Amino acid sequence: MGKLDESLLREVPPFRRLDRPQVREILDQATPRRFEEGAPAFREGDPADRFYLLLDGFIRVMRTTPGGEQVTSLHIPSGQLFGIAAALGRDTYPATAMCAGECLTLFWPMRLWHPFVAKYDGFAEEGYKTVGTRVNEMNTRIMELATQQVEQRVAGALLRLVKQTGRKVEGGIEIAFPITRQDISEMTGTTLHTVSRLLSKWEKDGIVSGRRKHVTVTDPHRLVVISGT
Amino acid sequence: MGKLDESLLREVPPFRRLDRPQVREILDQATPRRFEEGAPAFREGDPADRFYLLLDGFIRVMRTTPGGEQVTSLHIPSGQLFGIAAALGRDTYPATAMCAGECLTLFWPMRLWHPFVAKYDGFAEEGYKTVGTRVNEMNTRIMELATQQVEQRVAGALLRLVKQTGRKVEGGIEIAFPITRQDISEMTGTTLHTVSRLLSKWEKDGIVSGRRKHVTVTDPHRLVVISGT
DNA sequence: CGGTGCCTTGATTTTCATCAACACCTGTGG
DNA sequence: CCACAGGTGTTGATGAAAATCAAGGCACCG
Repeated sequence: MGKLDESLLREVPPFRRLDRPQVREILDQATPRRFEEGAPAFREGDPADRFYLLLDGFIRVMRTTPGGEQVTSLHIPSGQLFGIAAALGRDTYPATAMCAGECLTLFWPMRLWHPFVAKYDGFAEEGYKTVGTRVNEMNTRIMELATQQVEQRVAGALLRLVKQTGRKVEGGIEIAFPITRQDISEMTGTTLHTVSRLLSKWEKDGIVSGRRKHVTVTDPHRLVVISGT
Repeated sequence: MGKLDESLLREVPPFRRLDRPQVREILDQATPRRFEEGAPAFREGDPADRFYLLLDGFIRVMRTTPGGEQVTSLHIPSGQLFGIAAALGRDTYPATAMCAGECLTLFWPMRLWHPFVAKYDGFAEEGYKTVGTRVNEMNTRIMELATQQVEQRVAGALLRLVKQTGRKVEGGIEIAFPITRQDISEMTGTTLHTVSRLLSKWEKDGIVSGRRKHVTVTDPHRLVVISGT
């Protein structure tokens, strides 16, 4: 396997402040790994012995209830670290990292975390900032689930996905990875039936459009109004 | 004001590994502060310029929706740090820290955080471990809100409170601070009416009992069954 | 070109919020 | 000491939201 190219890491927040030799060092210790759509990078309960950087794709953070239902608590866009639970004193991963679409990652053994924190300027700060952002997102999700109606939550979830991952296509902004009604229902704590009804209605109203496994938002503003934020 | 006693910190996780002179140093930089029941230690959006240690009492972490509804995302028991959001790269507090019952705290200016991390063994580790625990709790709350019925959620919330804060009284375990039906509804994303009905029913069934602002769980096991965990 | 996911839509039922009214406790101030 | 006010708690009646039940259609893959 050839050496990894340094440009991979130069633009990524946790490593942005480093110079070329440092990036080289880090890359030489990394293992690249590719995942298929729907494959888990790791599962809830696995020993947390690695931390990952997502180079491309999207990760869906999921947990399974005792009854077997899936719940998605957030999505991670490329350029971010994930699987860093061990830095927060855990020894197993608290959730499953499912790949929504194809994913390219690098990983390092967890024992390198502390050396990285000590050695590389800005690494700790960016890592913990990532945690801060996620805590905030989770908090927001709790508020939404506790107070909003299903329609508002679904609208909010679509807007969040579009903002985090949207790419312009003709006639709107498309969510950049394959997503089913079931997936959306797992993000919003509802059923695929209800999501389907909502999307059908919104499609009739010209707010969204979609093919199988794909959703395009054509009128984000009206979605904002519905989401009530 | 007299000097604070060192025994205050010797048993508290973030400082447990330190020797007396170190604890002395830390205490000399701390400011003690007492809060009344229902007073906020800080509010959502305030500049995050201090971090706190809760010596006694309970903190309720709350957020307010745009529509003015209150949501409680978790409770913090004594002995833990709180208001440490700035360590995760935030410059304002992401939530309000409301005192459930009387609270005794110490606080330090946030600029001491990094020195503490660098200087005191185990401080960083304990601080981040606390974050890890909270992240996990929040994740669990998301799962519950997304999948469980109101009855299960209320049962689960009572059990959590009892586990975290319960004290034995004759005939059961009482939640250690004043708590209203409204408070419980804000923890579970429901209304005080529904909570009242559930508690009435459970009281008839001999599972809980309660006076005004107080709840005692008399049969935790049946509550576990109801909560479905 | 069959089969397996994915999606849609109607009918029915359940859960829980909402509306409404009132009872009760506790502290306050005349 | 008593009245009363305001926060707290209870309970019934009603209705809306969304889950569940049910059935079938449609797209994409091998």
